[in-house]
Amino acid sequence: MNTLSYGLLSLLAQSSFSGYDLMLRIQPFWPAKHSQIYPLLAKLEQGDYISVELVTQRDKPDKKVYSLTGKGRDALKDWFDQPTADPALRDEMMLKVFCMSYAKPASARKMLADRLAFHEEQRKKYESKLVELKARADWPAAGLPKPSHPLFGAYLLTHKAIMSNETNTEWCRWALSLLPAED
Amino acid sequence: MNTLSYGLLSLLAQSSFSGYDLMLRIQPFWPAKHSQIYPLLAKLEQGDYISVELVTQRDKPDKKVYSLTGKGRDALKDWFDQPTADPALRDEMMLKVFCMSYAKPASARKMLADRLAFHEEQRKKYESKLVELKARADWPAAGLPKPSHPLFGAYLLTHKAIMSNETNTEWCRWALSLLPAED
DNA sequence: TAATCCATGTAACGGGTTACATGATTGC
DNA sequence: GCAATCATGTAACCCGTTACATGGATTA
Repeated sequence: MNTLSYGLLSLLAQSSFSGYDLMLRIQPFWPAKHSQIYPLLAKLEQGDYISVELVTQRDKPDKKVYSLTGKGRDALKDWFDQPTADPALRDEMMLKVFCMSYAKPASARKMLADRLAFHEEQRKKYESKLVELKARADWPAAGLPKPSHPLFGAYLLTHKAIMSNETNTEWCRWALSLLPAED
Repeated sequence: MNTLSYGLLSLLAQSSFSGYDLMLRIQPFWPAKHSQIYPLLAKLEQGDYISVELVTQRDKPDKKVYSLTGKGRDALKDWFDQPTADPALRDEMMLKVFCMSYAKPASARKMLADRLAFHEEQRKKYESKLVELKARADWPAAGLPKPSHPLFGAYLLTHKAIMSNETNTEWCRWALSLLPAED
């Protein structure tokens, strides 16, 4: 049982999902390819943490829909009380910034501009996700969600993503402003 | 030549370092253990990207001090113009937050409080790093560093770290404020 | 008609962590 | 006396990415 396994169980605590769906939904929290997820789901099913149901579809390929079992729910609860690993950020750009004084100014500008665009796009993505979330949940528009609401965690995380992307956008703009002007 | 290799070359573009030193200094940008770094340095030396010098010490074990070669500097410049990979964040806490509504309130509070302490500590660490940087460099206290200064990149990155830790601290406080009060 | 989405899987490889191994010095 | 720091290395293992493999439906 590694972190990704618990991540999949976490998603299945919300509702049942296909492997493909789980793969898409776990990306913001724990990037993983389908080739890693499908075998893991098979193992979790063998270990009785999740159960499968084959769903045939007309216009789309058939799919396997996974659901959390009692044993899976117990494992999740135990995991929650275990110490949590520190976050690990790996960003090639930070390494490039470190030796930026040796790079061509045009390269540095492009790199930072690309990253700025990335974070602005991400911010927009998570802001529409927040609107979507508010529509799905039934907490008052002006009021705050309650910690017992199943979508409470998603609400917190979406805000976290928006805040992080805003800060990173701000940093990119500031860094760009320190570079020499074009031509 | 993977990303970690270029990261090591980036650090060596600043000044020469021992393997142990490089291991410590690369942590904020690209977490890696000594067991990954020592063999990589041997490969980089074989490939003529870096050169070694054995330095004997009295009160400490002997060390190998690595320096960037001309070939290494060229490789760094080529790398800078290659497209930069998107940042990858893996954070077990985010997975736990996702299914937080199913956890004991005390567990959730502890997890967020621990993370809050982590980010506050990190912020302090990088703030003293910034003071240290300003002392080492010779840019005016009130003025801004120039992009051509060798420590320009480190200055940008230290600010980035401070900004990120501040935002994360703020998020932890906000999340904690939404949880039910402790009796 | 080419690309993208949905949907699942395996195999090979490279990246990263844990454990094994050694050993002197310094501070509590 | 015990833990931490400095300093280097190897071996085994697990995690994660890339590539191989298939195939229908939709969309540009």
